[in-house]
Amino acid sequence: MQYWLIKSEPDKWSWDQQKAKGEAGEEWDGIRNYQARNNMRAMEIGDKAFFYHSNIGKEVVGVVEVCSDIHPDSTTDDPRWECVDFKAVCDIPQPVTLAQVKAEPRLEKMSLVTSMRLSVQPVTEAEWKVVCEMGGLKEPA
DNA sequence: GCCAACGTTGGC
DNA sequence: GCCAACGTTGGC
Repeated sequence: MQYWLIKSEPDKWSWDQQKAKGEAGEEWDGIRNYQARNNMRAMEIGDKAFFYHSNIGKEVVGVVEVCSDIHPDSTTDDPRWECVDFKAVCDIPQPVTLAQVKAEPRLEKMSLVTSMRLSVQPVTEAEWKVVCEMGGLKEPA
């Protein structure tokens, strides 16, 4: 079981839209970056990920779960691009902002800080717990 | 809206 | 295989 963080501009695909998909989940398409794709290839069904709003909000707003194996990205014919599906698990009661993450010494090595532009990133178990705690989740999701 | 950071593309 | 040009991301 591994942890991840996925980014979305709420203008394009918001947490509310993700939640509206419910158990069916939604294909995480549109990723056109090798490192991000490689991270998705490493995912397994049941892995958890933070849902981060970039640009507007700049905060971790929810938790999602991987609910499909890697498969071709339906928005392109280019066989290089693959993706997985995610379904919403729960809200973060108090969204954790980028500023808070940057201000927290335990998160200084988090990819969100060090690899700002990577849109699908790994999160360590230690980082996962810290963010859950900051977000007001009693039990790490 | 600007611009810095960084990934990708393409000419050589 | 190098590197300049270009496009995109994303914080501010």
